Amino acid sequence: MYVATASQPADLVFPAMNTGQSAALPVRGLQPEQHLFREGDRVDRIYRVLTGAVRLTRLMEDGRRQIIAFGLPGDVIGFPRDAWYQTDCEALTNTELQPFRLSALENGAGDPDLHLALLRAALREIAAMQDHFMMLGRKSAVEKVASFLIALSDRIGTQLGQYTQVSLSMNRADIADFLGLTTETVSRTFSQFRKSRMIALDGVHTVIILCPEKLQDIAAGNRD
Amino acid sequence: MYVATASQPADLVFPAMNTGQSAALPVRGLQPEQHLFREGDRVDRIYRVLTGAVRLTRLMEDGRRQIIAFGLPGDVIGFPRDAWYQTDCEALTNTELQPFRLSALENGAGDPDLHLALLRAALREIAAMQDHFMMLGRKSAVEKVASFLIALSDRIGTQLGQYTQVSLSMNRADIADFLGLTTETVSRTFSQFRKSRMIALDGVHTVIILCPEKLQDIAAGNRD
DNA sequence: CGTCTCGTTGAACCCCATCAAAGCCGGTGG
DNA sequence: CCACCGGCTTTGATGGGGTTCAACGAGACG
Repeated sequence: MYVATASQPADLVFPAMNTGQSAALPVRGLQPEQHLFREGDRVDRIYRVLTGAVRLTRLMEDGRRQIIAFGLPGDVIGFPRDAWYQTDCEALTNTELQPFRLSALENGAGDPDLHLALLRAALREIAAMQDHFMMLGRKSAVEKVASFLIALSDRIGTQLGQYTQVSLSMNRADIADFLGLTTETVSRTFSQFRKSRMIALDGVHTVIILCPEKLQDIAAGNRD
Repeated sequence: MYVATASQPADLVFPAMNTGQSAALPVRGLQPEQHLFREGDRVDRIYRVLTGAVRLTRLMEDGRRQIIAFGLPGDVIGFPRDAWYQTDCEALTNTELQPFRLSALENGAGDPDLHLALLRAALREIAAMQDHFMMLGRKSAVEKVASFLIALSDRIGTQLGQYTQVSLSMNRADIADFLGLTTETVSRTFSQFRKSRMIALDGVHTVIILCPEKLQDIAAGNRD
């Protein structure tokens, strides 16, 4: 999941998935906390998230953690640095993934449609990361959290009456490590948004967006 | 330029450049401050930096700026989001670039070697951005500046007796906007490194790395 | 030599991290 | 069924790293 990147319908992006042109690999399932791969593992597959959510993380020796991305339905994960995975990847919830051979990305493996789809996924990833840069480098805490909620709302929000509801598959620490903040700051910012009636919480993992316009403005830096 | 990503010899990465298999486009030259493209321009070419340096920047409405990357010799720039450039790109110094048709990335355009080289450049870009994330989100100011100097030293450092010399083609504000800091903090950190004899300055744009080990340790967070 | 831009240094402030403690579940076992 | 436990979340108090505002210095260029 990258901020400000709306997903596209999967059947447009992945035509080969539907026509069955390529020898399909069986869908891979993951339990919460289960690793799909770890930093330094040799790459043999890349994956498209079908359902659920994963997190891609990198660690420093002293334990500092940065979440590079959340992999949500439609995202492609596992792009290699040379021949190795460069992040850890673990499931946040029950997750299903469609594996692809690395050769499908590198030379098409006889399926030009799939090849182009994977290439475009890589380009979307580059584009999405660039938005994330601006957020990490130049936005304040409230702007970061507002951006995050808007992006999640666009990706996995569901309509609930006139409002949009977002079910958070990650905890506060994950959000903090994604945004370059601490859990305390994330929590305080949620509380602040709640008190100013921009969001409501239904349990800690469900956010209801009450005023997306205000959140959007804050995310873009147009107000405090 | 991305932190901690060493360039590879250009003739390995771009075999097609040497064999002349593809209909080569003429080299493009840029003066300092001259734009190669702007955010929102339609993509028709992607480019490999041959000499010089460019900066890729994104702006917020209120003027806040984030430098996504410095394009140094060997880097490929201009990867599109759909059909549009997603950053501004302008030259820092006199710069020469090798243009490629977008089709060379998308379908190979009859040159499989070039196709694979551009794809790998895109994957390297993803890998390099992930290092940058850790730096922006989780490193302190001194760690950021140390990381930056080490990365620049690896990419464009020249030997000067027993020391490595780095010629900075960007100014302090560019460095600050790359690292998510202010010019004042960058300047103070340079001074701090100079006082502790880790670097020396020969004019404001030339850094001599006196103690790469210490800098490396600081960059990795192993000391203060 | 004057001017202008960029870089450096200083002082004060503030946002967010840090440290600490209480609250809130969800799960487990008595 | 309920009491207890443990992890996650929230809230509070305090401090510090980096920003902000300001002034000075230093090259570059005419």
